[in-house]
Amino acid sequence: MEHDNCDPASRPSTRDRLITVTCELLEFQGYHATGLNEILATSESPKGSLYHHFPNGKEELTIAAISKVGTAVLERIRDSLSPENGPAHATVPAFIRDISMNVERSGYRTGGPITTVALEAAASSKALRTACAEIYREWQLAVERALIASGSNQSEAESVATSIIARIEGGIIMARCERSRRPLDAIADELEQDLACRAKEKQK
Amino acid sequence: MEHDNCDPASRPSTRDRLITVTCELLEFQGYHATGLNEILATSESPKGSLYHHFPNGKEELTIAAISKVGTAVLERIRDSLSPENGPAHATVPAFIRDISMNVERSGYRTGGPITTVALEAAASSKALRTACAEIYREWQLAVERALIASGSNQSEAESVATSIIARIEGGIIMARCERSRRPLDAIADELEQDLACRAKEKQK
DNA sequence: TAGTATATAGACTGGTCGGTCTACTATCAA
DNA sequence: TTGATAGTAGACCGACCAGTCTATATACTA
Repeated sequence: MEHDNCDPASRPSTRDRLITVTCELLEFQGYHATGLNEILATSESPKGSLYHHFPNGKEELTIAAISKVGTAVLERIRDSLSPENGPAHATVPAFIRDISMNVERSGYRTGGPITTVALEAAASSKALRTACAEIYREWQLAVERALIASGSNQSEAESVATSIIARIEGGIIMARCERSRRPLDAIADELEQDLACRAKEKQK
Repeated sequence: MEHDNCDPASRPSTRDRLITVTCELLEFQGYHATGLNEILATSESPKGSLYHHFPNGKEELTIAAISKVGTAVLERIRDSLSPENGPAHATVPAFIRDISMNVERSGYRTGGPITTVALEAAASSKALRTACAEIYREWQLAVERALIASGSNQSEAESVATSIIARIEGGIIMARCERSRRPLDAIADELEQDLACRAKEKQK
């Protein structure tokens, strides 16, 4: 029952390779377009190992993969929006511009690591759907905390945080379609004004 | 070369049935999860007719389908945000609450008719990707016009309109995952304050 | 009526899908 | 050395995939 990395000097364990490769392929192409054989070939693992580590097959492997990227993104959110980096009305737009840069750098092939899965699987798999919902919730709560630390009240922070996550998800979709940073950069600009306006309002 | 509806008293033409059914299935399950055989069975059309009307197969049929729903949504946007219904800072939140209601009413199975396709196909099909980008652009322009009619300047209208479309797309994804109106309603609330704040700012 | 384009009909193909199955190897404890 | 468990290996399965093909029916025109 050893699920962590193996000897750090050698290649990662089969289990870790499977998860890592699945993360990447899901982000590029989504759930149904990513075949188990492709995952197997890319990670150089035999099919027997996959069903040894993930007895419930594709669904279980996918949940492991999106949980991993979900947590990684959560940590990026916490780091970027940490109060020591400044007030939320500065850190949030900067965070979105950073995402914009990364999406561009990937040739508009990545971004929104769980979005495609969320939409594709929402219909067919309850387990996948709730896994995605939980990740979105964690992200939202992290943003919420940053807003509260910058002076928002609970109720405002909740709706604004939800709206920020939604803006990012939607902006990534538009940017990938358009193959342009424009949508994400426009959202960063708009959000900067929005948050500034709210902060100013509060001073009165 | 007759592409419109046939005799209104009888059932729609094969071509129209194919497009309509494809729209629905794509919205429920996405591109790769929707098989041609399923489309054929649901619309009660033989395969020969599909390749007669859409020689390029699934891709061409999908483009026809998303163009249709894209245009239908565009008209809904124009109607809802028409200046005679009031200022944008009232009509836009109302529009989002209306979407929220429809998503709930569908059992959280529909909403964001082109989002899934946009993400799934962005990687593999340039034609589909640009078709989605064009639809997003049309939606954005319609919102932009409504904002300008309510007193925004061009530059602000563009970024705010982009951000509104993104919020809606992202909010629908979150609502479908969570099976709750909460995300979309929170976005409507947040947007209401955001637009009100901007309007107040402008008075000064 | 004959001829032509349009449209319907579905059998069929090669390929891929997710998943099962058996066999083999490595590790470690008794 | 033996036995049990964890892990690797890949052949194999039925189901389904998008797309091709030939045959036929229908509608309109010459």
